[in-house]
Amino acid sequence: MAGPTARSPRRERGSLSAEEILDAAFAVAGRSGVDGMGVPDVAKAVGVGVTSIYWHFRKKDDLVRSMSDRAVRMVVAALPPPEPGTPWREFLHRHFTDMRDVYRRDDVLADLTWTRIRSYSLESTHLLYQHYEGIVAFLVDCGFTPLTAWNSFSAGYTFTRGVVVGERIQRLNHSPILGDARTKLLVPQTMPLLSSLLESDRIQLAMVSDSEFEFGLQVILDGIERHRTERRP
Amino acid sequence: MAGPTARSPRRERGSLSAEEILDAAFAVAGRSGVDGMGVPDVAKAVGVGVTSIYWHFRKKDDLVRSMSDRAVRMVVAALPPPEPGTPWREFLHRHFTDMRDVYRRDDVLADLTWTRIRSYSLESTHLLYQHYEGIVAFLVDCGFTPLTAWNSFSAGYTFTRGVVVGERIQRLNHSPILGDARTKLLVPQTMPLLSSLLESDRIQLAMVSDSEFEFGLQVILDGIERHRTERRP
DNA sequence: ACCTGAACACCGTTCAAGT
DNA sequence: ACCTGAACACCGTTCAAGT
Repeated sequence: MAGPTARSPRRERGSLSAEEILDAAFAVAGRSGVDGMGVPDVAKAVGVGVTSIYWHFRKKDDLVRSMSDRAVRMVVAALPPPEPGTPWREFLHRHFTDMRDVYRRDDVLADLTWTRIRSYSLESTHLLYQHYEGIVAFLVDCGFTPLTAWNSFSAGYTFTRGVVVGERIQRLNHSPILGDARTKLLVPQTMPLLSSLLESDRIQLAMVSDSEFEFGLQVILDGIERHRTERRP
Repeated sequence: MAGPTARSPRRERGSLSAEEILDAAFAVAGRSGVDGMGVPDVAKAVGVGVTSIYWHFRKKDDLVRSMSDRAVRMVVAALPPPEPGTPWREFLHRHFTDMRDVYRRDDVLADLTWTRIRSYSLESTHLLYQHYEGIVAFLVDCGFTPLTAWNSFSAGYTFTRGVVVGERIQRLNHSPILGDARTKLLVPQTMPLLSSLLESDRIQLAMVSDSEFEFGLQVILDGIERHRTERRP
């Protein structure tokens, strides 16, 4: 009666699937971060003994790799492929804005694909590059050379990654840069320009705000446009 | 005689400094990565008992934070401030190229400031923003408005961070994308554009090569130039 | 004031069973 | 074939001393 709280009895064989474990792992990572996620936490979340996890995933590393696989699939699924006829500039702007939003909405995705050190399967890699191929093909249809198409996409992609990773790190840090204490980070006497920009709320010191992202993206799109027009008669 | 190898006897008091521990920590992190660095490893590298570390740093977190502080100082010291009279475009190009090189030369710096989850002290933050202030002031001298100066710098900075972090993650992953096996990552039948670009060695799938960095940087500088000229008569 | 070994809680992983 | 508790090595951290 007053014994330990009722442990769910032995699970029937076949009742525990890799997918169920992955679901729980994502839930745990959402709470504790991918770094903070322990195998015992996941086991508890599934309601199963720790060792049961190890039958489905031989190492924690395998589990994280599978999570990364799912993360790649989620990201690709969330980003619509280009519709023929869309102006290239409109598409790219939309694409990178969407990409940033997808990662911002779910930190686990960013951790798994951009700030953690596990890779994903060949299958996911194919999925990802198939997606890129579609975008490059779209840009070629718009008149880009294949090389310029790739490089242009790459520039926007890398910039967006920089913004997402920057913001993610700041948040993991509980960095004051993102909070109200950020005026304390400057020394007004020796940093008059930054201080006045910050006071008038026109910049954000972490360089990852909406306005800084938008400026960078526009500058990149402008640069791409210029690169294109100067190469064609 | 056949006993355990001679343990260095007790260290004299005052013989172990925080700096010495930091030196060892950087050495260990250089070998095992910041993630792989354990307090026992550091202690062994200094030739001291594990607990001795804890007198100088109350938690491993404090140690890593101090490492981050030093990393920020190293990065700032490695990047020369702008010389008045230099064309802005030349300076920014040089600055971001240098910045990428500094991080590429020492993975620990990138781990500590850009991919790990520890922040640094207020003092280091001041050092860093003092450096930014100098660059913004230089750009204002070149005719930028303060806001455009900040946003332009921010765009290049974020892009460069994206490249550095991208390359670092790939390397930590031992990703095949960086190696010779990278042709296997594509399916030629369904990815004709990427396949042919890759075969002619004109792109690198990870988007972090010299040529992709250079293209992105030029595109950003072009965009900045256009933004400036269109706003001025 | 500074350095140290013994000890503890916790995590990743393995083993030798259970059904 | 799948699930499980006991056990092990290892790491971060604390404690109660030593000099």
